[in-house]
Amino acid sequence: MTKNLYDDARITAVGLVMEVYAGLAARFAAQFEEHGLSTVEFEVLMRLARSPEHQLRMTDLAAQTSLSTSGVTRVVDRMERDGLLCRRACPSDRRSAYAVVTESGMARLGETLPGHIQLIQDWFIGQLEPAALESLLDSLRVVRDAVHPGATAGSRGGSAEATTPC
Amino acid sequence: MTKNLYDDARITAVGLVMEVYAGLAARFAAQFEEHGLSTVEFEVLMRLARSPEHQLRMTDLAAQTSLSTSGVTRVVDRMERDGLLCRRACPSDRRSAYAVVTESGMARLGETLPGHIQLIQDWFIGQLEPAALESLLDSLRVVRDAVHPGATAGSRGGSAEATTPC
DNA sequence: GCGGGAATATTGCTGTGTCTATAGTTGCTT
DNA sequence: AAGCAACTATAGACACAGCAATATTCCCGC
Repeated sequence: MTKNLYDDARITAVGLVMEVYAGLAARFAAQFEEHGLSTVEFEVLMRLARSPEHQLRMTDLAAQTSLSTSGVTRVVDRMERDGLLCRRACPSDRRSAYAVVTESGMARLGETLPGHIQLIQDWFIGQLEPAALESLLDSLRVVRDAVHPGATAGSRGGSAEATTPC
Repeated sequence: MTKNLYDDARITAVGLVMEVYAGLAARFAAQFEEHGLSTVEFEVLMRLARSPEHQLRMTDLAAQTSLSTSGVTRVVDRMERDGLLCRRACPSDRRSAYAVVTESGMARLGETLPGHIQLIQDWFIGQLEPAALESLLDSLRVVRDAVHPGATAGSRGGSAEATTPC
């Protein structure tokens, strides 16, 4: 009757987080693909669209996503080839380059976003009572602040994103 | 004063889940690496260790992890090369092959697991009041059951894992 | 028994990401 | 002003995972 070491309840708790993440990620990826986007491409588009003038330096973009700077170079390569983004030289620092969203990129995001939000509503927000949802978000915030992956973006910090003037 | 479309609160809620996942995953990966394991290798080791006789058919292993069957073939290749696993022919079905954990593999898992559980305690379980934790897990279960990535493993279904007799 | 369809694992090909090295640029120090 | 360290983006080499194709084996109907 010795309790199996590998059935520890704490592990199943994390497994739960992983399952939820994997499930949501899979649903999202499928919906992105309907619009010809990968998950990272959507993420890049979102980050840029939320930034002033729809542009960001390559380094900053890397810092705000899950990618390395090389990874950003390659994603921007693809998206530039597809006409979603374009590079722009930084006038004040010739080392830097901006990635800026094109009209086509904004249009693509605009047609992808409503379905995405609907998915969130269907599979996440809509599944819970308002009180339970609020409680869930509070708890997640606590864990997020503790685990601190690098403080990617404030919870609702507004526009004080410390983007270098350049 | 038009509310920016891209600041929708529902999106930030999902962003929270993603951040928590990414943070935990990064912490875990770093700790696994201390013991010479990748995240998927740890996952494989766990799944096998929890299975009867510490073995599973390649297909079943793929179904229980986030990998395709090709992926399992390659991971098992690496782990077999490292002495953590070995393949065993299935006596009743010559198409199938078992992946079974070696003594060395169990030892590796045994030395990795305590630190892993400690990490979970430090950054996840220990961050929350017992009531908040219970509430969080309940909510996550609701979402998990809704999003259903394929019902990888019952929440605490016990041993009725429907492993084919073979 | 035996022939066709399903199942199983593996392999080649491709896509994508990281790590390391490299080249160009900037600003500070002397 | 020349040297030097830090920063920025990119390119090459590698690792890893998925998809499609392949070979073998099983099972079911005849």
